[in-house]
Amino acid sequence: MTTSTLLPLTVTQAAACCSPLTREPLAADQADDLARSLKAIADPARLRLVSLIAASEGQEACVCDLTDLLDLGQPTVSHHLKVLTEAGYLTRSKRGTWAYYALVPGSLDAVARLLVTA
Amino acid sequence: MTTSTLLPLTVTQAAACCSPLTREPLAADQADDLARSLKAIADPARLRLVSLIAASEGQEACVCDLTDLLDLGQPTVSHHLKVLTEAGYLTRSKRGTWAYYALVPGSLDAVARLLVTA
DNA sequence: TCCTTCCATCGATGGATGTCGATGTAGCGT
DNA sequence: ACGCTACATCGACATCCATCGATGGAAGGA
Repeated sequence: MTTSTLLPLTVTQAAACCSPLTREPLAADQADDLARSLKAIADPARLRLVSLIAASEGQEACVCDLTDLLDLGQPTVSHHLKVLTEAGYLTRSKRGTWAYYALVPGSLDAVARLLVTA
Repeated sequence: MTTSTLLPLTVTQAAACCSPLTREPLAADQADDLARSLKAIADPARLRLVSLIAASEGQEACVCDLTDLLDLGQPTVSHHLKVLTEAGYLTRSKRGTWAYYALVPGSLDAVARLLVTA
């Protein structure tokens, strides 16, 4: 699988590339990929979004619920959800008027596994 | 232990506060702390620095070695090391003319534990 | 058809951040 | 005392990014 470098990698793809941080020095391009994945969740609003979705039943929630809970405007919430989706942490499914975002199973574990001291 | 909120928390302190992301919704201040810890390593240069130090014997290295390996100027490397140290990932010990940075044991695991789907 | 609701996109803006050159400082050797 | 090396700090600059208001588009109800 030769994933095009033109498109940003998902978390799961980036995590498949290399062994944990502490095993051996990270190459420059590997560091770029991992940094992109980490930057996507290294934000208070996005952490709360992931947390809220993960704690919801079925591990999914619609935007209207999330906008009420976070103290942020609707465009801002929409922006954060897009970032998380493009990074591979969430998936979007539109049903009727509502857009439901769900957690990608294993995506958080994938990035966590790279940080842990193996 | 009432850690002053005036000073940024170390990774280990921030990790002691709360259960994994997916257990229950994250509070606003908890999200801020975790985001700060994640932002500190969510950078290609800093990831490589941590990786290089972790892979060194004794899990420590002096700045001169690191400056040669990364394609960055010495002030920039020094800046990144400061960020990592203030976040609680590294410790600094000066021996003679050289400054040695060492990995704080368990710091990476602490932040990884918060992301994993418990 | 019109209106309302839900959500995405756009453009602007203020603030954070990575990088560098220049400078300061501490330690060591001569 | 002088000079050299290793490292930190400072100031400046360019870029990135989080947030917002305004707007657009899609779906459903009256």
